[in-house]
Amino acid sequence: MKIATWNVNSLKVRLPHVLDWLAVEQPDALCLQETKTEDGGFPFDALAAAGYPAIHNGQKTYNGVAILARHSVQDEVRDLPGFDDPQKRLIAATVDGVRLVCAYMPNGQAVGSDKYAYKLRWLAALADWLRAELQRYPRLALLGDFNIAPDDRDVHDPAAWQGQILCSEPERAAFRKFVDLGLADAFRRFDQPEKSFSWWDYRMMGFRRNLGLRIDHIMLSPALAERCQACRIDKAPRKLERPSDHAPVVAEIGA
DNA sequence: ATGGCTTGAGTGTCAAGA
Repeated sequence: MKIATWNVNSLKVRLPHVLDWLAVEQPDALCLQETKTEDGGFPFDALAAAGYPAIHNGQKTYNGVAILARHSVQDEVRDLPGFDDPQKRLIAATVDGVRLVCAYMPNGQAVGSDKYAYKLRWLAALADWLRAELQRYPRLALLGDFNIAPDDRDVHDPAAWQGQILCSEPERAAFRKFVDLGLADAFRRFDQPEKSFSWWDYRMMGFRRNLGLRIDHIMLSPALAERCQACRIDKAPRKLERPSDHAPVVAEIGA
């Protein structure tokens, strides 16, 4: 089974890239973040015609998450249970017996800001809910834009970013909480090139200079992690005209 | 130097991203 996550930074703009990528990679499921549209603007028909019926939890302008899957999905959940939140940041469903949790975790803007406090509360609520969800679904994958670089090796310039948003210790502690729940960072289960990142700033030629961060992740429960055969970041779509600032992350899991 | 691009909303120019 091949699963993937991609922050597309507006699905209206990026639909051609997504359709091309699905045709090449043919994942069993693709989790999207930042669709930036309500259901009325979501390309359900184009995706279904490409072989990927979708479920979507969207809103106007900001946020918005979707799961595209080749086969039917069951037991859909929208929004983070137990956390009152108008922002559309979570959708979950079961695909081929695997529980997929697709999350667009808050950015946090700046350490100490109101948005940072919201981010930490959101992450804590996600961990609380995941504890129960893992009991129900031992085969579980948490995929998405975490907006956390878990380690200094996930940062192009660790000294400049030290203690900054996406890298602060409370954010990294929240990531370790997921690890403590039994979720493994699929990417780090394999040898990887140094300076592997999943996001590059649009400004300052960030991509060409590889000034990036690894903030998009696939985390796997023990039952899936032991069957995981590969995990990689696909930089190809970031090289296209009008790219998303994020690259897809892909994991392959054996039967 | 707290900027630099990109998007959506909306037709001014700003909020937000990371």
